[in-house]
Amino acid sequence: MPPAPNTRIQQKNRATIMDAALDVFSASGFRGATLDEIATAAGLSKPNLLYYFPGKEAIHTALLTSLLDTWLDPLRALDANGDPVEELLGYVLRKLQMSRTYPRESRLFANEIIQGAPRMIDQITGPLKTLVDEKAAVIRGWSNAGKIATLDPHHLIFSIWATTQHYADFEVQVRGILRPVGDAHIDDAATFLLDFYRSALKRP
Amino acid sequence: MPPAPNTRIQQKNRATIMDAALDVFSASGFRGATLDEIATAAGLSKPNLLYYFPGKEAIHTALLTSLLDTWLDPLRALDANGDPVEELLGYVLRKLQMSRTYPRESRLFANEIIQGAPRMIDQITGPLKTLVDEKAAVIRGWSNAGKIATLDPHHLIFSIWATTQHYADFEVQVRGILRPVGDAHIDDAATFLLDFYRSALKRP
DNA sequence: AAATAGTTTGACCAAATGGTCAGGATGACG
DNA sequence: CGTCATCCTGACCATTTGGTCAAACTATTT
Repeated sequence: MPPAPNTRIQQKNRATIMDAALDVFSASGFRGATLDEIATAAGLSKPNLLYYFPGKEAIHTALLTSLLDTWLDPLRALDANGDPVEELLGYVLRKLQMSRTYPRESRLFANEIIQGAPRMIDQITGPLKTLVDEKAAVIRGWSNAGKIATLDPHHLIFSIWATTQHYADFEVQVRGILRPVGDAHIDDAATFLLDFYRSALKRP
Repeated sequence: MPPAPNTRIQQKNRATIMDAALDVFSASGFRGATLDEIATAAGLSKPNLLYYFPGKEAIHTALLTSLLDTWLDPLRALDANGDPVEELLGYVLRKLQMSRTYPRESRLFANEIIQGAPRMIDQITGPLKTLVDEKAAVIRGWSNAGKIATLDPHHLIFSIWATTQHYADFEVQVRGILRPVGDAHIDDAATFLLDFYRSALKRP
């Protein structure tokens, strides 16, 4: 029953709701989030919230689908015709930049996947797998051409996801241990990861 | 109100409850888990569950505290007097082994930390930070002695956590992309990570 | 076999939660 | 300005959930 029209009010409120929902879902997971919390965060009443979205599930789904594309852009940008090492290091940097700029989005996906990805499994086994397999083939080509070290491209991609998203998903742990001021530690992470991947990619 | 005695029935039922709770909490997070679910998984009635633990919070806390030590054992085992590269590669392998053997434990902690570690922040800023700082000093010593490459030891430890726990925490994603049979892909991960860390640690 | 200590349960409760609905308020527009 | 579509709300509802309690049941001890 979502209203058909797309007025200015609709656009504004939908955007407000999505942002509030991102806050709440990323902090508490799907089941842990409540409509009241989201409504309050959005500055709306609960019935008004449900005027714009048919239900909790719909808000969550809308968030996931609208953010997935953005989330995968850095991997899509990996250019088969670029310099292999620069392309991969660029990917690492872009992913790390995403963790810094969009930690809520990172945690939204992390929550969903840790809990079995009940609402995203099709995206994973479908478009995501296709994209990853495609880029893995590119990386394997670089390996075979002797342009980078020989290593399993899928696990390389996993390691890039893991090491970069760690700074968003496990932020409280990182902060608890490093006790950094502001964002400075992410620059250290960039330095570390670039050195790290550069020497791991160098062919022996 | 937990009963004082420690009969055989108590020991058995407490253990059963902890195991069931690990299942449920690791799959749904704290707020997503319900006492009914845990009770059913443990084969007990809800009031009976609450005969053994004073409440939901208490079960969760008992789990976290009883598992944290085990979880940190691999890092504690890092020996300042061993061969630096072998020690670090051994640590990677032990952590990866933990992800394979105890994925539920990994997800339990991951859920807790992603959602801001409300029940574990003291452990993180206290004992965990102390242990990490101590081992980071060991690694820095190895760097300074020219035995391994020069790199930030804290971020190295983070990268080991991230890359190894990824296979437990994001298991559905890994499986959705690799479509592996059984556990075989973890062996590939081991090969990849060992090569990877070996070449990253080699001093230039 | 009683008496006692320990274990289990059905029935129940208050609060929280996802969602509904009729009607009122507000904007857009001829 | 009047009318119609859009937007918003208070009151309400059914279900779920964490938790309680008195009573019943079962081991263990004497």
